[in-house]
Amino acid sequence: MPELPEVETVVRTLRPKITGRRILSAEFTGLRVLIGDARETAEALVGRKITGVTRHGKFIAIALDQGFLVVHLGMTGRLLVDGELTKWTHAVLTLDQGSLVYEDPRQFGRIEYGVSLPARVAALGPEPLEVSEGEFGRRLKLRRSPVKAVLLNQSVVRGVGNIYADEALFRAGVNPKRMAASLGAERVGRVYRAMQEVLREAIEARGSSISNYVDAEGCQGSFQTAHRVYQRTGEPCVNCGAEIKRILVGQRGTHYCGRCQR
DNA sequence: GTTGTTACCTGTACGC
DNA sequence: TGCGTACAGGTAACAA
Repeated sequence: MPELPEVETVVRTLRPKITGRRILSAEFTGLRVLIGDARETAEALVGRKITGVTRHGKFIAIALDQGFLVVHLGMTGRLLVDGELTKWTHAVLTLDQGSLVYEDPRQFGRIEYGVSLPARVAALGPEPLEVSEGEFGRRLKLRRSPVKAVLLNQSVVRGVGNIYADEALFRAGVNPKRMAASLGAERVGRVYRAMQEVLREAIEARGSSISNYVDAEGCQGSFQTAHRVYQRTGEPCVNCGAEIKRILVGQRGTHYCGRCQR
């Protein structure tokens, strides 16, 4: 499931391969994934030149000489350069050199073309690797929800998903059920540093390959071997040996150590 | 405005 | 082997 490190890896592998390429044709078959009319979108894309690829939280923005093609990978989306066509291929862009293929079995992903970035991308919170500790703390102070749910809220910070929220809170030693607004400055600082640390390490490892995640070249990440709590229910805590628990916080599976995380 | 709940969707794991 | 069921989760829409 692609979160910030996985999307960053896709963008980094995609950027040198498609920047400068021109779109010769565009075909959309997965009408659930595409926001907008398939024929109109294809007509708008044909002839456009790709000028850059950037990441906004978990959104990928493919900048064109006119407008943007914005892609969200959802749970199982894959954006592949010269990817093979499968039963779950929803979009194919034929470029003047190679192709760009979008496939997504669960169809939770979204593709949208517009002359500017869509409002929901503009409404996202700051990047967790760029926000200051003070600003991060101020944003947490405004929220009367469990800190785990707040980290997942993309309008607070953009890009943190279930894996990295659990891993960051474990490293910070903070219980995921704690109310965000009730955290003191010391705990906020620990969450802030742990969030940045785990995201940086995961980017370095090219993300976590859970489910079917691969980057734009079809390569898997390796950070899943470094997970300390995520999907380790019942296993011993790497710090204290207590059993890792799984609970629901905000309807999301949440993994934590009840002894280390207070 | 904020918070909580639900639907969307299919592959996988599990029990019988 | 085959079937039914539970589960995974990011976002948007909706209700409170």
